[in-house]
Amino acid sequence: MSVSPPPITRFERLQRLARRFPQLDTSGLETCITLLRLSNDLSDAYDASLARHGLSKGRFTVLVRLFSTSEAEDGRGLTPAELAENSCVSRATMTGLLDTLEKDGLISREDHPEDRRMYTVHLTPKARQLLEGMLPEHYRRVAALMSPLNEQERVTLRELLAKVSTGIPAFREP
Amino acid sequence: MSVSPPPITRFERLQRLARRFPQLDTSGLETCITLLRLSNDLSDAYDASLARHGLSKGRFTVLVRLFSTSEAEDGRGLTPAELAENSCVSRATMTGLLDTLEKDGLISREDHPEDRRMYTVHLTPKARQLLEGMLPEHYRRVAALMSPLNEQERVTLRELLAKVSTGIPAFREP
DNA sequence: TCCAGATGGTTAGCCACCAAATCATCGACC
DNA sequence: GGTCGATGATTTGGTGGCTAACCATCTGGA
Repeated sequence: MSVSPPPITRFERLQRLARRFPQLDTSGLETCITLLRLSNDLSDAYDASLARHGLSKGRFTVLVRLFSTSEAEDGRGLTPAELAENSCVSRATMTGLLDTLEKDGLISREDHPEDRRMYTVHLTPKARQLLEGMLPEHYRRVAALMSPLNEQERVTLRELLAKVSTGIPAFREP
Repeated sequence: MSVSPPPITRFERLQRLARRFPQLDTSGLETCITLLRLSNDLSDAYDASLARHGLSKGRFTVLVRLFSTSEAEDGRGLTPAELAENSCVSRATMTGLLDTLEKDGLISREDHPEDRRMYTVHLTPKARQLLEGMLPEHYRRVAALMSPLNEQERVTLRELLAKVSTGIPAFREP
């Protein structure tokens, strides 16, 4: 009866790879993987939370952006292109988001006063009611998520993330 | 002729929202949004980089995991469930990934010696050749991505991310 | 020994997102 | 004033991921 060998850890496998590929920067890869995994987990949690209200990240982002703009600039609507830019999705995706939001009675499309290629998007009363009902809870959740970090740590985290983002162009290079 | 009013900044809209919803923790939300945006950008860059070699994040993760395991434990294969766990995807998704990897001649499925419900997954020589060709370049890229952070900053970033991840369960709560 | 529940892989159907091609309109220039 | 490139929205077709329901196999207890 043979005894099974001790399991190889993730760290050991990484060390071996690093020996074989000298270009591998162990701490950099470790950090990158940590970041990608957390992103995934956070993104999933965010989606699950919004799903209770029949929303996705994209739908929610659109509604909140419309809400905050209309609060600040009294009823101003936004164009699909502005919303796509703000939500970091393609314009094609925005068309789809707006279609379903309109079907659900949460937004309306209105003629753009100056340019007939475009239209402006506005929240319906139903959407305002939905947001006013859910945002307190949602913001409470986000506050709970971030509560393990004190003010200084939050600043530091944002700074470090900003540094990583400066590296992205280099990542994309030939 | 009227002069258009100054544009409202993202920060101003956030301030207004915070006045309206006292549950809104401005610095927390700001940090959360920064994190989600960077994740998105990084994820896109990662995908674009892998796409040059006909891979996606999921496909790549599977291949590298098989590679490093077979290096460390001389030819050991992994089961779909182990791979799904390692790659943070559902088992259903893993089935799909393995189907296309097999169709592309990058992995083979072999009978599991002890349990007929399972099989083990192995890299083909073609996959080894692909990885050996692309990994030096890939790891060089990751190193470049992380080069704006020094060693201490990387440690700090990982620690802060770990703290955020402790907040995720609270985020999911009722 | 045999059956019930656990476990592993697959299937079917859904959703969010994207790029590329398409169509309408705008605006600038001859 | 007409034409042509730019711009905005949409359509089409494809990818990657998920859950839920399914079937096969294993395993532990009556």
